[in-house]
Amino acid sequence: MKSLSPSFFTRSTKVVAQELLGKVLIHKMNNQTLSGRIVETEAYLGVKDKACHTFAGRKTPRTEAMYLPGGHAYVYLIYGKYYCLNVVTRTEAHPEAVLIRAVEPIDGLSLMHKNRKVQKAKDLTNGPGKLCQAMQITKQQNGMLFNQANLFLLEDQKIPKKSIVECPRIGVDYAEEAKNWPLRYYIKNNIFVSKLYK
DNA sequence: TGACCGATGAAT
DNA sequence: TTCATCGGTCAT
Repeated sequence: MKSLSPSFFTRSTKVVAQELLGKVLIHKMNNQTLSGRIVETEAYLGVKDKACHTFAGRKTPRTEAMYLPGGHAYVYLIYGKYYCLNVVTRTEAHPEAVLIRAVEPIDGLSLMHKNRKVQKAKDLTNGPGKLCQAMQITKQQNGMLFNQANLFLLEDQKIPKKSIVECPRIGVDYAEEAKNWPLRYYIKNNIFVSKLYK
C-alpha cells in the first residue's frame, strides 16, 4: 500500500474529507503497529466556519498546527479528557482540517483492547476520542507530518460516491448558520461509525 | 489570575 | 438524557 502524496492533502477540505474514507491510518510504536481504516470524517472550513477552531482567523497556541501546510496532524484535547485527531488540509493561508471521527480496527487489536476497557471490538474506535485512546494518539503527535516518522496514511480503498453518507456534523449546535452544513461523511452501513442516525 | 465552556464518552 | 472533568481561551 502506498502513502498518500503531499498533494492529496492540499486540495479542498471537503474533497479530502470524503476521500479519506477507506484510507488506512497507521501509528507505529516502538515494536508494534496500530492501524485502522477510516470510516467517518468531518470537514472544518477555517475562518468562515463557526464550528472551526480557526474561525475568524483565531490563532492561539492550541490551533498553531492548523496553520501548517496540508498533511500535518492537529491533535487537541477536548472536555479536559479526550484527544481528537485531525488531518490539516490546504495551505498556510487556509487553516482548515478534517476530523477523523471513527476507524475500523485492522492491526493491534490486543493492544487497543488494553488501551480501552471495552468488550466489543466495535466500541474500540467508533468515536474521535475513542480512536485516539485506542491508537495511543496524544498531543505528542500534534504538528507531526504524516508519512514521515511514525504516523502514516495509506491509499487502500476508494469508496464509491453512492456508499458515502453526507449529513450535519456532531456536537456543533452552537455554530449558528454552520451547524447544519453537511460536512460529516461516513461509509454507509459500516458498523464502526460513531452514531448511526438515518 | 480566574471564570467559563467544550469537534466526548459512559452510565442511566 | 445526564453529567463528569480539566485544559484552553479570553477578559481582567
